[in-house]
Amino acid sequence: MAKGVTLRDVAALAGVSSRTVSNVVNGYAPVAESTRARVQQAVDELGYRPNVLARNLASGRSGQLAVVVPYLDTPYFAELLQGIIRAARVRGYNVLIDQTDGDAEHEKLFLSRGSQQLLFDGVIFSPLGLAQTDLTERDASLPLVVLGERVSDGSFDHIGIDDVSASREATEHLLDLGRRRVAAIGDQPYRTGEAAQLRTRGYRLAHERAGLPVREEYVISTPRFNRSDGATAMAHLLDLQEPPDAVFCYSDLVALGALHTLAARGLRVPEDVAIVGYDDIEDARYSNPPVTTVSPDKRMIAETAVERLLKRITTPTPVPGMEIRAPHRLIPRASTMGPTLPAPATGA
Amino acid sequence: MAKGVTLRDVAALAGVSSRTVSNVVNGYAPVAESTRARVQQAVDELGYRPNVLARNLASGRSGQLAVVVPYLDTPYFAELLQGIIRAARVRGYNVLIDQTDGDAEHEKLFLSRGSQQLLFDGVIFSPLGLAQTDLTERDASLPLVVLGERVSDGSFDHIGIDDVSASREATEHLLDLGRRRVAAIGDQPYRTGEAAQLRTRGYRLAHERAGLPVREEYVISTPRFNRSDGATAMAHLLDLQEPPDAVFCYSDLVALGALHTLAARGLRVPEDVAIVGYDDIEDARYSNPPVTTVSPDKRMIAETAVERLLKRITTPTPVPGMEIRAPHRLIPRASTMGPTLPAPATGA
DNA sequence: TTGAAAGCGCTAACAC
DNA sequence: GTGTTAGCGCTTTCAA
Repeated sequence: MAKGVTLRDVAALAGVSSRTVSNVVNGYAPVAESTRARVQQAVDELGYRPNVLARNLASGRSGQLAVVVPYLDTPYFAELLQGIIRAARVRGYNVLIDQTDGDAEHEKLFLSRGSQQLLFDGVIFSPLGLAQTDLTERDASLPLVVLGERVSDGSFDHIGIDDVSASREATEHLLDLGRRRVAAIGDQPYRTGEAAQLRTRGYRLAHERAGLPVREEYVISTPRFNRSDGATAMAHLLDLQEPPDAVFCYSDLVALGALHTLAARGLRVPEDVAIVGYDDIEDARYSNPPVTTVSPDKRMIAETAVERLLKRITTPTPVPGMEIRAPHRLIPRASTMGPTLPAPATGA
Repeated sequence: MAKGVTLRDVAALAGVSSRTVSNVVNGYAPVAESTRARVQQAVDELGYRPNVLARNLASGRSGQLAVVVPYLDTPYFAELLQGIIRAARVRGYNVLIDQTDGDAEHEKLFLSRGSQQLLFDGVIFSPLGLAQTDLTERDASLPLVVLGERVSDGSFDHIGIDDVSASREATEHLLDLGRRRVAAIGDQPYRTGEAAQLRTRGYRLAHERAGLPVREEYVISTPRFNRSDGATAMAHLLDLQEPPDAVFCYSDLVALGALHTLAARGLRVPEDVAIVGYDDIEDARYSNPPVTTVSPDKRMIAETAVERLLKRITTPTPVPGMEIRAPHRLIPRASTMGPTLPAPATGA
């Protein structure tokens, strides 16, 4: 069926012009009911399928969205991506995946190169290495939605949760439980404006509000937000003269790594050290113990990102960039509350 | 720059025909060195970028591979995908992702629909719901590589590890440690020829070889290979009159779920119950305790899948379908060996 | 409401 | 080696 059936073939069979067939297929212009029926029958009879490539070339649209993430095997991104793919498919778009490995050059290249190639109509971008300026210097005609901890310059939309508040709440949770030696794992002092710094700010803010000092030796920097980063950092913290009795981890992966080290050292969670994570990935619901975490509304983020991007794509005039705050909430689990809790909460 | 710079523009500036420019850009036919230089200069000067869409339409190729997986947020697939994307990019291909949610209808649709649309040149497919027959009934002109537990009918390549042997080895590992009440979680009796059944076969084989009987009450079926499936199944096993002292789980996620239940019940791993998983996902390296697991060579699988698919795409004549066995190995960790082991092995 | 026809930008068969 | 040119299959402007 249908290897080489073209619009023209259908037109010939239906006795109309290809223009009319095109209209019927796309449901564009009004077509007389009788004509439509005749065309539709020809389409069915021949098993006609529009050639997407040709359509793209003629229309200048590709029907594809690109999603650029640093790492695909990071559960947080995988979960987000899943939502994005669903949302895009519902609206007739395919999703092209690009993985930058956090490399700034690659990220930059992508933003400048892709658009001219018409390979995708817009990009949902979750930058890691890229500095704020690079985003502004991109090809402005490329519809863009940015995820994570950026601030829009007005030429694109930005969706993220309120990192500072979320981090403050996470830290307060620990302080409220009576912990007084609360450490933080995941700071990245050399990346301005990024998640890490916002989270550190929230961590400090919680201490300020509680009238407690921050011990600088408790703020640990890590290259990434990995399990191994968490494991290493935790080991470092435990080797301090006065180890912490609680740790706020900047990702659930970091928390899982920390848990790993604690278990290896024979320490109990939360009795000896309480742990809070960030992202609410599934792993952290089933870990031992399950991890108290900051849960961003991933579904909302995915849906909104696609929705906003399509709006940009389909609106001919420039759309003003929006700052969108997705909701978040703290989910208390055994890593801070102890095993008194029942089965792990399902999260978002 | 370069919004509307076309081949023709370049040709005009360089004083050659578009044919020659095309040749230079694509490095096809031999071009005189002097001409090439002149053309290259014009390309640079104008900032010319080929329009991929037009190229695709003219050449009939899209330069895209589709990867179809059941679930993106399953770490195993995410890790595999990462390798596939890398391998594809190196060869100049983009990767389009499709997620079927294990729905057979959707999987089928994809195999029949996609190719005619020319949206992708070939598919790497990891089926779940699809029966063997559906694969054979597909559009035969679509280059296809299948991952997982299928058997090729000769019209596509199939890459997978030897599930039966791997499962046998995993079970033997448990038996060798002296465990005599070894259960299995993940059987799926109603899906013929799939992973689950092969793994059950390996599990039984190990018992046979050891001259031990299989207790049917120890073979637990689960709908998927999830954490929650593992958690539930483990709870069921523990409620038996005579609970097992070891469990072979058909995925690491299942193992993590089982671990979760064991921890909740206050049982020790491996003292009370030893656990073996399957897939070697990163989660299972950092869990508490780290999980002994069957590690498929994911990198090899990803590389080979892309390589074979491209061979199919670029070879005009039909390529005979190959059965490719990827290597695997059992990685012993604390969930069977106890905490005597050092830091978790890095795996593949 | 529908038809005719001009591209979209590139590739590749055919000729020189 | 290089130029000419006819498409790839669709969308869309312009007329009718």
